[in-house]
Amino acid sequence: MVDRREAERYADWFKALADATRIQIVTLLARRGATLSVGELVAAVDVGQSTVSHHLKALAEAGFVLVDHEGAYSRYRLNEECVEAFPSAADVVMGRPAPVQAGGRSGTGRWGRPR
Amino acid sequence: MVDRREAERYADWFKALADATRIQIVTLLARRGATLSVGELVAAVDVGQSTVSHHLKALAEAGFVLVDHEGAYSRYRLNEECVEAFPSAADVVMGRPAPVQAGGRSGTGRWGRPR
DNA sequence: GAAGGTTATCGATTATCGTCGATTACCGAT
DNA sequence: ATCGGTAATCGACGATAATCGATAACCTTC
Repeated sequence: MVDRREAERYADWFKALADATRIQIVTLLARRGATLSVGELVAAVDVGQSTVSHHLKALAEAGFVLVDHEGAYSRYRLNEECVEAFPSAADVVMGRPAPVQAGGRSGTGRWGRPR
Repeated sequence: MVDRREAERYADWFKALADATRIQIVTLLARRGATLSVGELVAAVDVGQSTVSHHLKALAEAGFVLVDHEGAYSRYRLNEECVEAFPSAADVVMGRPAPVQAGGRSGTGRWGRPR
């Protein structure tokens, strides 16, 4: 029980959000239903462009955000699967049985695993 | 919106769980309703005693665990407030309105703030 | 193809963190 | 007071990560 592999997987997800700038990026993407370009995010978070790009890469690898390349622009959006699955993962860590209720939290607490 | 202070607060909580050993400790404490001594945790997680003690301190500072000193032993337990509030915090970051339903997720998504 | 704008990558710096071993502090019993 | 067990602290080391500036890659338009 409390398998090390599973613990590492959860830790990776929390690690992806263990930074204030990344929290800002994710909540920005979440509260607008829409996509945001890198430039728009840079304008919102008070760190440099390369840093934002770096964080977006990390969030994408963790599976939290998805990217659409539109011409010269890269438009990022929240991975909607995480909206359901990530709080469910928090439930599991807190000892709550993984919810399986439709209309509530779904499934296994996982989403497409990091590429 | 997406205030930096709030983002840092959430980031601190996720940071406290951004490590596989700490995930193991928290889930162990969660799945047993009971308290566990440091020694019992050391036996369960494959790192040294000083490391477990270090992690417990971090988790306590973040508010995830509480400690009772019983004689020579220190018995740790999960802060039950987090069981409700932490997944709620995950909801907020994912853009969901903080749930306020009884029987569901409660309140502000906060618990006693880290000392 | 040259220019300008957008994003990704690179290299370096700095800070933080996980882990260990050793030591210290604390408690209970002898 | 001493001893054995338990937990916390200390000091160090290595690894990771956040950030920056500069550069490169890519696209669009002229």
